[in-house]
Amino acid sequence: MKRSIEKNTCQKKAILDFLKSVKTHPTAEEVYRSVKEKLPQISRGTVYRNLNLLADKGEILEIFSKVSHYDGYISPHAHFVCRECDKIFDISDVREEYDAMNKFIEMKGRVFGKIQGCHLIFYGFCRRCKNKTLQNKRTINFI
Amino acid sequence: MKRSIEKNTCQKKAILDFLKSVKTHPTAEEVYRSVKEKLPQISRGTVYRNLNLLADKGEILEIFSKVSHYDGYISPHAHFVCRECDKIFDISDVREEYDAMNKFIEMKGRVFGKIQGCHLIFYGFCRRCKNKTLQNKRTINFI
DNA sequence: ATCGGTGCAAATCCTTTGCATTTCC
DNA sequence: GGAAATGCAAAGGATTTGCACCGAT
Repeated sequence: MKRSIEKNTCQKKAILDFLKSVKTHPTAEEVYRSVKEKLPQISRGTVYRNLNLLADKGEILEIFSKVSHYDGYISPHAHFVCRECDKIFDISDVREEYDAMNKFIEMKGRVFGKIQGCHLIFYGFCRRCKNKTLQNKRTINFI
Repeated sequence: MKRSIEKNTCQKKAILDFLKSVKTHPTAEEVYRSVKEKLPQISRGTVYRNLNLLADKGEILEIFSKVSHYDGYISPHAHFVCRECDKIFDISDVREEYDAMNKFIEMKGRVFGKIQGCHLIFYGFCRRCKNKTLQNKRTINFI
């Protein structure tokens, strides 16, 4: 039950600042490359360790896909993930849906241990990839 | 635009049958171990290839997490993922929420290329893990 | 002074792939 | 017969980790 005291390092700050400054959803590698421009000595290990730390604390979001993407924007919004190019797009106007989720979470909270939040992810093909591949894979499903 | 003719192999059938027969959400490795009991000669490569194939066709679902889990149950339902032990639980009574999503998808369909479906995943700590770790990580967030 | 954080490189884990062979249509 | 799928083993890629050193409190 011991809790260690967290230190503020310039690496951690740079990573968080970077994620808050972009509207994209970078991978760990992309975070590494960008932050390295400001802090050339930074290592991948440090980036991964800090991304996990920040995600655990909820200061950033981890979006699971083929590779993890990270998001510094943590207000309620949904994502659209292209199954072909793995790009992620924001969907912001889902406030009503999330209000419904909130009620659901209150109802269900005690069934599971602790519900912290939810991810709403739409899958499909972005406009660029649509024509390329849709003929091979057509699926409509919801989980 | 050519489309190859798919063959029915006993490996593919065994993998699909197994996923349809369980109520859990096995990883590729777990699928491999279970199917290997029926088909001792099967290889991991074959399991991975078939899981990707089946997911592309929408006959099973791939649930992204730290490692991918697979689900043979493809009716509308949501998932609860424990951030500590990575276990996945079904949430079935979300029909209303999904009807709302359906309307949303119709509205938004043309903005993106093609929306095929959505995943609704609740994150948190299951009852077993709740007491162990909640004191270190507390986050309420929605995306 | 302490102990958490860092950088580095090696290790690990999950997944994909090349290739020779087998299987299905 | 010929394309597609398999099994194997090696490769690939993402992420984690051990360790010695550094730096924030």
